[in-house]
Amino acid sequence: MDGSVRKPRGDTAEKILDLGEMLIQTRGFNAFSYQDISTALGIRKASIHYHFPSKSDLGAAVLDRYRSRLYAAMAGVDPDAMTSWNILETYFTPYLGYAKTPDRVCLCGALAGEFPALPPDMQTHVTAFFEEHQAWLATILKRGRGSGEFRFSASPAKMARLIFDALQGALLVKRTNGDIRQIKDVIQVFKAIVMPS
Amino acid sequence: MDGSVRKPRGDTAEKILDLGEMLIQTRGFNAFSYQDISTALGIRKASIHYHFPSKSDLGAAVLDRYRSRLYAAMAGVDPDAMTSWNILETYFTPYLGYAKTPDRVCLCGALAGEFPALPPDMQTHVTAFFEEHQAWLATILKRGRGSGEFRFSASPAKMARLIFDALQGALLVKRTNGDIRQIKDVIQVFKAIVMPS
DNA sequence: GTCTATAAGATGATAGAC
DNA sequence: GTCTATCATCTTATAGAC
Repeated sequence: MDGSVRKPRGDTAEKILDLGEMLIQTRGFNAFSYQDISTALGIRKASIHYHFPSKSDLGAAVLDRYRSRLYAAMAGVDPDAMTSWNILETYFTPYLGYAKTPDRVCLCGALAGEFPALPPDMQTHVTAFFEEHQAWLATILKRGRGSGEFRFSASPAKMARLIFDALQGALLVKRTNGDIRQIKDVIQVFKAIVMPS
Repeated sequence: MDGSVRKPRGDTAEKILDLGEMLIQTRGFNAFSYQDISTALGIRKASIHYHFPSKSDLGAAVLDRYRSRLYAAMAGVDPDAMTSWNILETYFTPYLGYAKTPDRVCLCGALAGEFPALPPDMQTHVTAFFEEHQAWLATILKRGRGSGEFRFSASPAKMARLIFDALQGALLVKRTNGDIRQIKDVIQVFKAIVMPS
């Protein structure tokens, strides 16, 4: 995304990142501790500090990896090999995957709830994540309308805001009621709006 | 809402609730402490514990008051004196109010980000809040369609999910980028969808 | 109803041995 | 790279004087 080469990480660091990501997604950044990771992985807190000196370092590293992974997925789609709606469906897949778990939401959606309490590095990541995802969605929507596949009168940027905000909100609300329709309905209705039959 | 009579509270308790509400909305539940309130109000931590023995009590009381206040606003609208769209606009007003502040979001939207880490009492409040607001929105949408003011093909419940999720998501995203269009665009696009000219 | 004082535990973090 | 040991600080919470 930013062109930087990402350093390979050892097994332990990777496991810490995996768990940190899950803990933020399920409980939030301020509600988990190094002790939680220590217990779950069977290593001492000092070992975690060796890999990630401060909690803010860990949080930023989790965000960096998360963004890279999703960005690679977005950049990997070949627009000419799929319909625009299929591209959107591919984009929705991870959200639906989280919705199938009892309590995982988008990493940045969870962090947005405590945004002003986050370390500056992490705030930057969250802001950039939202920006790049909405911009990408706008390009797909624009392309789909240009090809005649989609029909809507608002600007692609505004439609992108609507569906992105709705996806983020849907995951959060879904977690509080366990009803997967919270997100499925949103996708279904959005489809009917941009692809009227 | 639940028919219970709410006890009047003294000045100090009310100030604690006011500040607690603001702190949750701006920083989240796990990121503020009794010390924060103590400092801001110029009282000792023990005094806060006198009014709200545990932090979970305080959180539940904040939620109870917040829900009652918004519920009263919803119950206070006279459907026969306003257009359905004007009723929705009235409903959107507090969201737009928060969006005009630098870092306030919906109380329950903030809490949703750390939902599994919340005390059970608070979880119940958040779940009920989302449920009752979506149900209320559905009735307004149904009424508007029945009267011919609105036009949409999905069920009112699904349309309610879309706009509610989008509002919650919009507030959270808006806080990360400071751009009020994040929520204004959502409302504008939604209006164009349900009220095609 | 507010205070002082204090407790018991968790937190993020560091030093230094192995 | 992981450990033991330790730190200073913050956290929620309580007892008891005023």
